Amino acid sequence: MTKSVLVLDDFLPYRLSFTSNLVSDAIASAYETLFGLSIPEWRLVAVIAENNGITQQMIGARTRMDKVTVSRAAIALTGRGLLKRSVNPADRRSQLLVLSRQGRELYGQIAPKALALEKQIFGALDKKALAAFVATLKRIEAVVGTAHFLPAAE
Amino acid sequence: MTKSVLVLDDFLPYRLSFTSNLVSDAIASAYETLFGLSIPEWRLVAVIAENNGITQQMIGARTRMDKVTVSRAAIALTGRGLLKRSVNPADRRSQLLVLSRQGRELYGQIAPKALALEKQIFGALDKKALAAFVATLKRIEAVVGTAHFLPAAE
DNA sequence: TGAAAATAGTATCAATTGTTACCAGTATGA
DNA sequence: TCATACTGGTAACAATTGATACTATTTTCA
Repeated sequence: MTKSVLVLDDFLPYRLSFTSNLVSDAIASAYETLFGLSIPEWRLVAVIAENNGITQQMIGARTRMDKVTVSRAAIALTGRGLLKRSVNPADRRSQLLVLSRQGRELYGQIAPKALALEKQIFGALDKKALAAFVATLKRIEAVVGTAHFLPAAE
Repeated sequence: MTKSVLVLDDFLPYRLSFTSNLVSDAIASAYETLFGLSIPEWRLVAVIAENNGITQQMIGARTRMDKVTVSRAAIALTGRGLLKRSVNPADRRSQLLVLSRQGRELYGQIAPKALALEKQIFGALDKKALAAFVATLKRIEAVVGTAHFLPAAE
């Protein structure tokens, strides 16, 4: 029987968040200095590059970003001429997002840098460990995504 | 040769942050509803329970929380009577933090809940996968902690 | 149809978080 | 020992983030 003592360093949610923040901070500051993009902004660029003509709503669903966050990022990117928005003829409340030529160019610069950064951070791990790691992340997502964690009042 | 295309869903820093946020949100809302504690506050409680008489500065170093965050959490906990602070005789700028009786009682309630929550989330994974997962997290920390990621201007 | 409910997106406001400036105390070393 | 530089902690401020309210449009169904 294992001792039921809580040690913060061994507490998995803490470990996970600690590591994740470490990585996010490193990446965020790299993007900020290299391209002047915040993380939400760079995520929009990436998602739109993959899915031309996507709507903000869909981006929010896909990335779990708040719709306000998405809206602000979209406005900022449009203001910088990286993004073009046109009314969605199928639903005039929403708009279709497309990268402008400049946006595509920027993306062309970002993508390899992002991959290089990823390699710098994760490249040291061997393929099997990495695959297992990703699989575990997905399993966690599945559990957390479906369950809820508030024990009925007691 | 692998195709060098960036797919957001396959981009590890993104996956990691996505999953971590999912878990953090679930945990944060559980603590908030059960005990009225924010994540920083609950971390302080945990760290102080483990290290009686620790200083804020040390907590910051250990958890990578900003010293202002630590300060606020400490003030809030003290205000709620969960924490006692006494001047550090060895260095009168700093204070030694100790849980009050109520604080220890609360911790006594929190700790098992936290472990239960952890089990709910990670219990589905088998031990080996879990150990590998933690090992990978630590390797990532080591890499990110030491390297810096801003390619010299180019 | 057309009135009521729902949705995409934005603006406004509130809360959280980080930055900077500061104060009290400590260490250094001329 | 006293001037200078440094550190722990907090206060005041700025920026970021999230919650709420609102507008324009679409969907539903009586």
